[in-house]
Amino acid sequence: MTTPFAFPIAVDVVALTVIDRALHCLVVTRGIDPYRGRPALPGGFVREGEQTLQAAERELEEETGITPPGHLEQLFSYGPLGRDPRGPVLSVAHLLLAPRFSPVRPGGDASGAHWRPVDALLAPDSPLAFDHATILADGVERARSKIEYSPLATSFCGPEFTITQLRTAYEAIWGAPLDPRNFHRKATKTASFIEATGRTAHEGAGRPAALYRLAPGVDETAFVLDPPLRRPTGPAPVPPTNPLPGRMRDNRASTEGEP
Amino acid sequence: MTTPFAFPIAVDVVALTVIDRALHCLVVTRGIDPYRGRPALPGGFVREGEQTLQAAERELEEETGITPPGHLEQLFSYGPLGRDPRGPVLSVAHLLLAPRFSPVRPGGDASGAHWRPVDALLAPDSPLAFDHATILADGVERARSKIEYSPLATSFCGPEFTITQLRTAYEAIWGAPLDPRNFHRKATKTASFIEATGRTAHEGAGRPAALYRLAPGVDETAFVLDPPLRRPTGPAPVPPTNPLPGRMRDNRASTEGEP
DNA sequence: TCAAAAGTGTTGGGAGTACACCCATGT
DNA sequence: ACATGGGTGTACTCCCAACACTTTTGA
Repeated sequence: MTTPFAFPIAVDVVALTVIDRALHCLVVTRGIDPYRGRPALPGGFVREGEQTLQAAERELEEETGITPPGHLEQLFSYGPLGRDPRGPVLSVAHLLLAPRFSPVRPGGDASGAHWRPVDALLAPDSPLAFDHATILADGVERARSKIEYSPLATSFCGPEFTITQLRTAYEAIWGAPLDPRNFHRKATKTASFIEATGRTAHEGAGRPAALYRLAPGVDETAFVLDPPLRRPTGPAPVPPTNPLPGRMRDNRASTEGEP
Repeated sequence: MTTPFAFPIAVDVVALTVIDRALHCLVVTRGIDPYRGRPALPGGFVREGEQTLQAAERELEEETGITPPGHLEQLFSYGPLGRDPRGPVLSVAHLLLAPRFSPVRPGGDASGAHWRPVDALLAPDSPLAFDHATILADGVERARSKIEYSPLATSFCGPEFTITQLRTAYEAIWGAPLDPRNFHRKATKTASFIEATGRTAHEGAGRPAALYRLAPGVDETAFVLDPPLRRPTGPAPVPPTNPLPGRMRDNRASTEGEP
């Protein structure tokens, strides 16, 4: 073969945040066909001269007005077959974890941009366009796993946060309550995780909480939590971060099946 | 934008196995430019009508004569910029862990196909073409992490294996010795991992070892090892499986940097 | 009988869970 | 005062690293 077949490459962004103790995902309302009017992950096609990560940042800004305030990383690639009615499209999905960044304004091909509870978007009758429910599920699973070993959950908080705020992020992502006392000890005692700023926060009643920040010189995605903070959920831990363990789905780009 | 820019999509395969207690990677000698004569990961371009996983399987067969006997999964995507002198190419890398499958014969665009020790391929002056040293490093790191939680290391062994063979696989991948007694207990006592076949293997001197197989109904990639088998290496565990934590490198498709 | 490899028992320390309890603040 | 949330102390359990020890084979 001399000239290889060329494919459009799409990028999609799973942007997660915590609102009211529940995990929310940023979705746009599609302004163009296919799936016009349906909710979808923000995203679009990679242009000439772009890396996929740059394209993800650009599409996020165009469609939602957000300049990534948190941590953006590649998630997984899907396709190119069977995921877009227009033809083969490879999608490189990305994951963004960030504090609730307020003014979301739609633009580009999007006629709306909103934070929606992840639970609703992952329901069996998910309204999401394309294979975006699959991508979202993979993104949530990756987030669940990554915060076990990395300080990435601090991305959900502002630059300074209380232990309770951090714990709330963990609880929202894992969907399980944690013991506040043990979490406090674990978070404050683990090296290379967080450090006290000396300041305190007064929120409502109760003793004011000490404020912390991410420990200096620590990459949010570095795997520094040793031993890790493991999620409580029973003896059979859900599959972890990586490219989807068991329960594979339809048109993901790779990994399983196809004899 | 109406018609999106289209890119060639490549697939590359990091095929790992254990030979003489050391981790080896399958590399081909490139028979065409660019990088003609240089070692490279087996791979090629995705054709119309293929999923990336299928393309990875096909290229592996064409260039090395191997039909994936182990477990093939998607690793990470790189590019499309700055990784091929011919122009932008997105590469979807895959990871294959398998027992040493013997007859490797070169074909397609490859003029040679050989197992090479991973250590040499990852040396600072790595001979690998393109960004394949980066991809290999990511693949090795993914393998190191995945065998902590999944029975995937059994992929390195045949259908039946002794505990010592399994331990040798772990030691080769992690690059660290393990206590045979403790490993034996851990491997045999962990539920949903391996089961005895009742047969024994007589290799050289010493008491014959019981033969085991992967527990029935267990997906090799399912994350069933709870608690996980954690690698010995000191208190600061190397980054894990996922898309590269900290130390990002040049032209990977995504995740970090690029303001 | 000895060497080599397989496999079991035992023990001390470290980490996690559960929960009692004290601290500091708003009302 | 009292409710509310922040933070510490402690007992119990489980896992694991370390290593002594037994079992089963080949030479």
